[in-house]
Amino acid sequence: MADRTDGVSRRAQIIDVAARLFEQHGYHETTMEMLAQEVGVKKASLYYYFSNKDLILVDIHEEMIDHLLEQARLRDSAGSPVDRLRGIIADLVGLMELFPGRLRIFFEHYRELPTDQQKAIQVKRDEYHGVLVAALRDGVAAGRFDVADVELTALAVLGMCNWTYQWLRPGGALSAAQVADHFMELLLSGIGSPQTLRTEVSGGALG
Amino acid sequence: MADRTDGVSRRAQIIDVAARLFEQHGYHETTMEMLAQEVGVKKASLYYYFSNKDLILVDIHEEMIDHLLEQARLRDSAGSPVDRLRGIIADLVGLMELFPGRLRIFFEHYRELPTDQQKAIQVKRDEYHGVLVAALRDGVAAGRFDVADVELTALAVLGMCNWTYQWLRPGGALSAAQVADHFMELLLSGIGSPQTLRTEVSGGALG
DNA sequence: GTAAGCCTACCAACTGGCCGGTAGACCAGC
DNA sequence: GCTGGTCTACCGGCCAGTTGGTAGGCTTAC
Repeated sequence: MADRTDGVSRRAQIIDVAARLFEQHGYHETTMEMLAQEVGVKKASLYYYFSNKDLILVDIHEEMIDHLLEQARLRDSAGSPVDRLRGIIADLVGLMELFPGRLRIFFEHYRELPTDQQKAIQVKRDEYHGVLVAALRDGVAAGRFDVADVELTALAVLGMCNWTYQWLRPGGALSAAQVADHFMELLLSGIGSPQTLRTEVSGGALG
Repeated sequence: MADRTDGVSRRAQIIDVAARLFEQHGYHETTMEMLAQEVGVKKASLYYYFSNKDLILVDIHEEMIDHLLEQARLRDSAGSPVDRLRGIIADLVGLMELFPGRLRIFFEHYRELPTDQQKAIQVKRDEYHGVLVAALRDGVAAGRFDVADVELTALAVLGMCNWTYQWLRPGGALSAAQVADHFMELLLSGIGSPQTLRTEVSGGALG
């Protein structure tokens, strides 16, 4: 009855199914029994591949952040600051299409990781943050960006992009690429009309 | 040994402590036993105030969204679109100082609410979204904003502001008001230098 | 034969929740 | 000023159900 599969693909299948279930029901609401049933295997068999439930979560996290960092390292070395920023935004928003159903896990179940892995992931997240900050800083140095506070701007960009996991759905009205384009345009130009910019910003409250 | 308190304040105390514990350990990792101990009461007594665990979560959510909506309704009726937008951003970012430790619960434990309450909260969230969209739309009509896609821009603003729950800490280097100011400035002016705006946007890829 | 892959059967521990009961404050009637 | 009734606030003790996890054995492929 049960299909035999080699160990590698079964393991990948477990992660895939787990990610889907975690996304649907949350990590804690998903029992190993549910997971086993969905995979088409008995619960005990899962422990042949993962010695405990947490490690499945760890795997999902590592897969995501490693992918992201790999992309980031490519972006980091070449191209103009503007293109690098555009690339980072496209990558971040693109996650929704590349890892449907995993992003929520990545953002919302980070704190349920074992402490050690939490730290390891954090280091990689910080590295990613650094890539974004570097792009902004280089852009400022090259006269391409006007940014008052690079760190804060980076956090704003991350927020804008990462928040898409709350509302962007693959196959919806907008593609990730469209959203990324719009965000880039928004970020570069702002939304103030010339009239507003004259009255609000030059004479505004900002020091 | 146990202090007598009138029902109202004990109830509020339970919500307070629960919010703190949920924030620290997550909803599921927080047991009624832990909560009771922290409140200084036996577990059974909690059920005198809340007939089940979920209802504590519901209360926390309602408190937050009701507060937010109340603010929003005030902003909605008066002032220029620019001021309304500024107000909304200040309100959203200000939540981190007003409800320290509750925001994470609000964003990350929404899906663990009972279905009925989930819908009720969603309705209010949608209303809030509508207030933001209206401010943007009115601003466009008044020639104050240049916005290609009002809905998408609203989501970008929400992302930027809401994401602060991930990094902004009360008592940190930046106050919520400062962050809100910076975000408003960023949103109005963008980060593109005049040079960049000439080359990237007018002749850019955006249709 | 041996090892990877999977299963049956089981369990210890935990957790939300319930039930019956108690202490004390307050009130009414006599 | 005593009695009985009622209400709030709280607790000890208990339990049904669930869950992650384990021990050990069968089977199929090579």
